[in-house]
Amino acid sequence: MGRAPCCDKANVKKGPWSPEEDAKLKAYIEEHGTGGNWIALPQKIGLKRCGKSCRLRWLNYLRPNIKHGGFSEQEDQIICSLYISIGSRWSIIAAQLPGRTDNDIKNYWNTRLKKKLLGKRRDSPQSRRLSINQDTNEETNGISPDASSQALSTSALERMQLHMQLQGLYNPFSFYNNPALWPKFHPLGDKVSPIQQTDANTIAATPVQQASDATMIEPSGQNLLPIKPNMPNPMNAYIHEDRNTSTLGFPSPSSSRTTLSMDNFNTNFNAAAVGLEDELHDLLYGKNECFGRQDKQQQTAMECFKDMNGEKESMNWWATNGFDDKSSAGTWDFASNLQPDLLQEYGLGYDL
DNA sequence: AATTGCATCAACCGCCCAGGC
DNA sequence: GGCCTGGGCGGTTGATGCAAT
Repeated sequence: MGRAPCCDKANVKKGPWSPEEDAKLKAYIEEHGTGGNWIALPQKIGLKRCGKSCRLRWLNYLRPNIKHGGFSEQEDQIICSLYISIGSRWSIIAAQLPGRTDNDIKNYWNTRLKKKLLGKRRDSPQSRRLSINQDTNEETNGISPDASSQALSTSALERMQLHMQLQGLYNPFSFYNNPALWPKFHPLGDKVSPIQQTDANTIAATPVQQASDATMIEPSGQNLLPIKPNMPNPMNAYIHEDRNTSTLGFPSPSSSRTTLSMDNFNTNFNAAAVGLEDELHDLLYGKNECFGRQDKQQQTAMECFKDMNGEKESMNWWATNGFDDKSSAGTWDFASNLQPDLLQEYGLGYDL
């Protein structure tokens, strides 16, 4: 048979933790550890709390070296980079930010960072046509928000918006700025078939991609930063999906298994990281701040990503997040780990 | 001063997965 | 192989505080 029930839900206390409860829990764990069993822990120390609640309290609040609030500029960028690439995998994102908890990052993203990024373009007519305004339920590209939300998850939509912002910020030919391209890519237009049936390795450059190779002309006459043709996606090899269905609700492609060598991944990742980080910084803090802070910014970004690619830390990271290569002889199974919605996003403008 | 609306964040809920039985 | 549980995770809720009216 299985194990004993988790806890007696009728007799557990809910709501905010008192200082006494905190002290009990902290003292016990600091002395004895969790004992590998959160469920039994509250009974041992006389707390009328669910084991899961104890675990959450410890991890999010009582654990040593926890930082609250005051997110730095570079933390913002790391969060954004990772969110765009892997979505709301808060535990993975938190693993890259020492002292931060997944709950903290999740709250920070939902309450501030998301608005900071998505709000940038909301006022423009073009963005209004394409953006999904979840607060007001306003029409989106002539299609009801209800229908849109059925086709794409919130997370995928947000990430798509962010992608389009990054891609289209300085690019009048991009998908984002080119209504002629919208129906083809609209989630309701052709939401699955090209992706489901296409090998991850054979997705060709889209018209958007080709257009983005052209020299950029800024219609508004603003100063231009040089667009980065074929802006690589630093995370295209970073994507890991270990669930059977994507956020779109479609099964992940399981045929056509493609492998990606770690050497190639590291090279692509490092090269692309700088580009994406710069673009993100432009979005978050404005173009002007680019000048004079670029060296530091790039260094920061590279340090972050270097950690992932480096030695000891990176191996922990890879192992923790499913990239352990024990079973794949130093390669990462690209196709079997890739989400269709991510494929769709990256198929819009980036090389795969 | 009272009311309303908004922002923040700690905590809970429900689901999934790995592993014990 | 199937059932059950603990651990972990992401999404959501509700309490609280602050700002605007």
